[in-house]
Amino acid sequence: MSSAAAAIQENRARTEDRFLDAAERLLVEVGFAGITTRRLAEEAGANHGLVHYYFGSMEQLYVRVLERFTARLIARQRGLYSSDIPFAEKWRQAMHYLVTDREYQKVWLELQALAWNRPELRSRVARIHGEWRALLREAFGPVRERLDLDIPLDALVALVMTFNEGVILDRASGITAGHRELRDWTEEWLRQRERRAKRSGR
Amino acid sequence: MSSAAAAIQENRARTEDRFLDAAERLLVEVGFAGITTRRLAEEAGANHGLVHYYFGSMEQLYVRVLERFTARLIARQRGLYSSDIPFAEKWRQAMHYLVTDREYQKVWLELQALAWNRPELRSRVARIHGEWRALLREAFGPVRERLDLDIPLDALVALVMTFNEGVILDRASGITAGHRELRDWTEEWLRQRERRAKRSGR
DNA sequence: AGGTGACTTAGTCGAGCGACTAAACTCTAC
DNA sequence: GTAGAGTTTAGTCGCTCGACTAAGTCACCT
Repeated sequence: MSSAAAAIQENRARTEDRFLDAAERLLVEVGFAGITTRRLAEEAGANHGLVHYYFGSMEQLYVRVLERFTARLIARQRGLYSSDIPFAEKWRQAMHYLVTDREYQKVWLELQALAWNRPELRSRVARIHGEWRALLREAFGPVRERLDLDIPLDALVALVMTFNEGVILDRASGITAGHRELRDWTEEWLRQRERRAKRSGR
Repeated sequence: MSSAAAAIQENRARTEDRFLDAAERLLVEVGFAGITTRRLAEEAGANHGLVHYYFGSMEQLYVRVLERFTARLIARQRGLYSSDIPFAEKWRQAMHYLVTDREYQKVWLELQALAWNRPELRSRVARIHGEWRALLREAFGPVRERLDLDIPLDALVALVMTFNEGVILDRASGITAGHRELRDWTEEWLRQRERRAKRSGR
């Protein structure tokens, strides 16, 4: 591809990202139901005709927003759980995100709400969820062995995923009761299990 | 109040319920963002002018739908956890609802999504959530003592609530992986703890 | 029989929506 | 300097929306 053509594609990608970034900000601010072509264009600092020019339709724009966001979500999860640090440190970092990352969580929830009533987007969410689960199975398999946890791996991963999602759902409604206690307890529990595993030579 | 006036109020309540029932069905079928005055009236088998006549505005109708639904939710939770049966049976029933009650859960999630961007509705959701938590503290306090669980009550209740919500959120996207394993494990774990508590005379 | 209030219908209205486009602008290549 | 492709603007269009209402119906009370 010529450098001119590459520059064209780069410029196009940059403009598309401006719209996608704007869409994420609006997801946080007003939710998916409050986004219109005009409001989006205003937030992106461009003309509303460009939404059709670059994305074809609002539905297509939603598809792109979901794809881009979920790719980042999986990359972040992968960066978190596949790193070379001790598992307890990974857990502490995951728990920190869980009780602090409000805007990120709002985007994710609004996208899921958007997807509930759109089969194509639901499939994407389900697929991403499957990738996340595979990541956690890889991360928790060895931990379950080492700490001698008496719970099937599928149940353990489902528990970790679902309580994480429950905390995110709570926070979207301004609910934080019990979250810190839960986080502190998981960290302390993990610490004790690690200590016990060390003593028994695992 | 005269019997004529009572009949009027009863008729009014009946008509309001027709609209509120219709709204819940549409929450399941198309989600909150897909509900309009005309679609709602059609689903209720009435004229769309009645939405304004009975509720004043769509926003007021949403308030009523949320109030009615959350009152039923708390009543059902109360009926479940405050009954006189053994705790393990309560738990089994709660878990059964969790993996079967699809439409009920869809209504609840759509209402929460509706509430995320409306302060008045968010407050109602947060309040309902507080009532649910208080119910679970009452139910789990004695269980925690009896089974000698090494977890603070607030953390335990938060864990139970958040994983329940996480399962509901998953199911809205068609995700059920790990749910049965998790349910089975919780029931088996509870059975073993109950047995152990019995042996040590608690 | 008539008055009154509750209820319902069949609209109307202004606003905003998504989709789309003609025209203009910009940049690059020749 | 011009042609062409990409980009952007400033709209337009038909449609649907929520809010609202005039007019009609019904039931009850006097």
